[in-house]
Amino acid sequence: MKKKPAHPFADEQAFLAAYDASQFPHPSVAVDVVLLAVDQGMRVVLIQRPEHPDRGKWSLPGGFVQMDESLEAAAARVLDTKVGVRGIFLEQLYTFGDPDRDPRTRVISVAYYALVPPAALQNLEAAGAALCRATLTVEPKAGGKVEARDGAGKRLKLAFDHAQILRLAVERLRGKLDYAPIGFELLPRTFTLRQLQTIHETILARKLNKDSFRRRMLASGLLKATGKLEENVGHRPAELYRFPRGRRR
Amino acid sequence: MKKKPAHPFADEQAFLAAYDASQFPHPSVAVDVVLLAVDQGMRVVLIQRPEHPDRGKWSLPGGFVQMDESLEAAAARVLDTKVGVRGIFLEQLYTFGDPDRDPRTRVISVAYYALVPPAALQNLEAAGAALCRATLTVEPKAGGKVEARDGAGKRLKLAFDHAQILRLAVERLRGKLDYAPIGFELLPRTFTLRQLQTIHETILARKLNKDSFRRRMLASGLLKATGKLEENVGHRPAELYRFPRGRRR
DNA sequence: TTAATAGTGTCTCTGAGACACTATGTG
DNA sequence: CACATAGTGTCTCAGAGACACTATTAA
Repeated sequence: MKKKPAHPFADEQAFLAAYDASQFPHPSVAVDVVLLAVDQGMRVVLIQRPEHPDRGKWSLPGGFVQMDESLEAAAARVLDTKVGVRGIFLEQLYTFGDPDRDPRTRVISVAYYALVPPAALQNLEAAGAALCRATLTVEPKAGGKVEARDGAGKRLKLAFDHAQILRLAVERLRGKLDYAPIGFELLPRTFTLRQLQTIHETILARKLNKDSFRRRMLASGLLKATGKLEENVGHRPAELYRFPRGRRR
Repeated sequence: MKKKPAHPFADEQAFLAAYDASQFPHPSVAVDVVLLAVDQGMRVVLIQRPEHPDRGKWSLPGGFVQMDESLEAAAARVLDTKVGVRGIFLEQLYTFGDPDRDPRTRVISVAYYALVPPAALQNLEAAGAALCRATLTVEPKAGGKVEARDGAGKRLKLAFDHAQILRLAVERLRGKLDYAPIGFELLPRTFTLRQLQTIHETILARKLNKDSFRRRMLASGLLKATGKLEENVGHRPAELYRFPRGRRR
């Protein structure tokens, strides 16, 4: 433990001088958004980089933060203009700021993650070749391998530190699943308990106990039974539930 | 749900042009550090602002991120130069970026929180009048009231959005306590189970069950008994434990 | 000896997993 | 009808709270 310096505010002048925004070089500040959906597997939206560096590799939708918009507004704008989705669940993930994470200049990136029901990404691949709804696999243990594959199963190379961002997004989601009503953001307005359980199992990359899952969800008080049943399923239909709190959609 | 725009990369040119770091105005990027210790209560280090705006109010130790240092390095540098502590537990908290959180210019602040044993802040008040080891109270429920008081119990006014940062730091700490070995960062090298429990109770602002706490901690496998006992305590002395994993101090 | 806290043993309660059984759609 | 999954009832097991009891130090 270092002793306290004799003059703790020796650098106060330098500190205050720096408030003149034009006087010192400033880093660029960007947002990158991990846009996730879950159907058969975990899906993430990626964009193929058209230019160097990392040309041809795949990156998260991102953009620079404008001077008059909040970080969350920047992330929402990126989702709207680059992917065409809006009004969805969006939450800050982590801020990445290694000095050389981008080879061109200092770029500090505030990463967000966003959740959508699978239907929201339906016509993505039809619309732009450079947009891709990739399948994401992250090993269950922390720090595990991250892989993104296209529809044909071909592994996609990720630009910059975006593999790290993807891993952190999945780990955060896994952690939140236990105590936050996250699964609902990934489902249509009404859904069965089986659908909800499949979402949880896909995110956690492991099977869950059916009885326990049902009890826990019903006891949470977050689900409201609609009285309606699913149809055309080839077996006894399950009851449809909905999430009564205000959805953003 | 908005339809995907016909030309999703209409703004790609603007996006790429912005990579010229000097071409557009950039925000300032700062770090602010919530430096916490726990003894009788929860303590936080604050600095009285010598200049407008918010002159006389109390703020977190902070500073601007230099172009060649990582965010965590900036936070560690601030702790070293402004408070005189180094080599302690430090973790990113959240990034605050409202356009008008600082009235002078656009400042995006990456907040960190740091944990120290109380002894590390011992000669703080003697050293500088503008440095203060304040007592922090945050209501147990999320979004509750945040208060910082000086040694005399006088309430301190907090600058900018620093009350919000303090609240988030305490809430994060409360959340992590359940599953991360956080308490050890706040204790000396050897400690009793009673001391550890008091730390947890202070952070959570509620009493914990003694038996259950002992069982849980011993079962976690994170504590190693030293075989030594505390001394001069006026009652049966408790065994001293240590945390065998590598400490940063 | 007394005060005060450390530490142990055991009972109960609650929630998760396991499993058996019944219910009810489609083909 | 068979098949497949929905949904219920109940047993067991593990962890948390509660509480009684013993242990050990300083004053």
